Amino acid sequence: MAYQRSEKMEQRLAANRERILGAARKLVSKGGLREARMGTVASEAGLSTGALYRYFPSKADLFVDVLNAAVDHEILILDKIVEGPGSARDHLRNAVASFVRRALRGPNLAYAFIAEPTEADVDAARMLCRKQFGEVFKRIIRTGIANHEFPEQDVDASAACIVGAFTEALVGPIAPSTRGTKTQDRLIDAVSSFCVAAVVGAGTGA
Amino acid sequence: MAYQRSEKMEQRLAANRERILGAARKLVSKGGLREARMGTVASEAGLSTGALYRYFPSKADLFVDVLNAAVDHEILILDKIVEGPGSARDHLRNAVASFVRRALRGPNLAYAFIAEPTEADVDAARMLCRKQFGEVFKRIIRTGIANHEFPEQDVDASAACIVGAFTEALVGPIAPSTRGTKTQDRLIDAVSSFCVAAVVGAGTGA
DNA sequence: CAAAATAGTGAATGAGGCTTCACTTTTTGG
DNA sequence: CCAAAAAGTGAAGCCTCATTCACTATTTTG
Repeated sequence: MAYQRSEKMEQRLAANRERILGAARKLVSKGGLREARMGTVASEAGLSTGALYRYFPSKADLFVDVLNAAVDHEILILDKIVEGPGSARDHLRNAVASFVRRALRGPNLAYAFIAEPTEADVDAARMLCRKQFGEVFKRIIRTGIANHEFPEQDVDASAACIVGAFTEALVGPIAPSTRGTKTQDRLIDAVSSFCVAAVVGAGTGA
Repeated sequence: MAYQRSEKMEQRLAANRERILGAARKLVSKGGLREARMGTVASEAGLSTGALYRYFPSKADLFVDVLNAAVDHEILILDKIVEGPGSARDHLRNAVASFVRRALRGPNLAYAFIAEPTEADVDAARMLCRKQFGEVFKRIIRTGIANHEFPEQDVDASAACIVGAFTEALVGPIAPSTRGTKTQDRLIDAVSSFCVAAVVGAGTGA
């Protein structure tokens, strides 16, 4: 007669699967994909490397699952906010705040996936460069605040947001595909308007 | 007598160095660090792999140089804008617009460095996730526009900017280090205010 | 309990790619 | 033109993992 898994066995396997996913999540949220070795995942989960391949066909598959699970969870929360009561402005504020709060709190990894580390040296250089860009914007904002052109605001945060905003608008998957100078001009305008409005209106809170 | 490089030789070496940097820049701006093989750089530059190591001690060094050169150039332009005439608002708008325009135009790589590709499958999943986040915000913005809470704006661009803004604020090097719940609360507030102000005030242009 | 099937092990395999090095070619100085 | 120095070559070395696989351990079935 064919082999049939007992209830207990079924559960143990499911538990193993969860432990693997958990270990993978933990590792990737620390050091990114590169540093999340299959061997490390395995031992963290209390299994051998070989065993992982009974649960996931490849490293890529494993980590895609990890990512999807994390993001599904996040999206669920955001959807709930959007469907709740309040104005669109409230929704927007709450959605952003909720995501940021959650990310700050734990080893939530949605964000670790976004900033993939590379080699240490190069990464350091990259950081420095982004910092340099940030400095330029901090300087602009500080001047504007001194002028009373802009309201008081967290200069570091605003500068970071600006750098992030135009970066993502350029390379992110949401970015409208930019063919033709017309589309490009429109994008340039949209992004710079976004940033200006944000800085000019920052503090227009609640 | 000691060997001494002739003028001509000196120039040829300098030219080689430039060709190497150029090749590296070109390759990295296409596929990121991962896909920029030393071998490919070499043949693109018309040299052998071994020769590269006479000019740069390692791959990391080479690409750090590439990155720094590109960014220095960019920063120079931004500084010029900041020092030029106009209000802080003008400076901000022009700085962002200038960067975006430049990035859209050419194989400028400052941005290729920021979004490091990994394995294809994982990358695809990551894209999808960011898209999902974008969708949530697009929906909010669309509703707000329909309500006349928000002005008309490029919904894709705004959503991309929002996702980029909070991502960078969380993980970027400009992000204020977040210890203590007080700092965290402040960051949450700053980032969400930034996004709200941007969307509420978008179109407040020129 | 014995046989069959599945689960788990971890060392060996293999691929990808940076770096090295023994050697060739070119440049320099006399 | 010759010898010394430098520059250039590219195949081999080496290291880092993901993946596999021959084997052991556990579970299921009769």
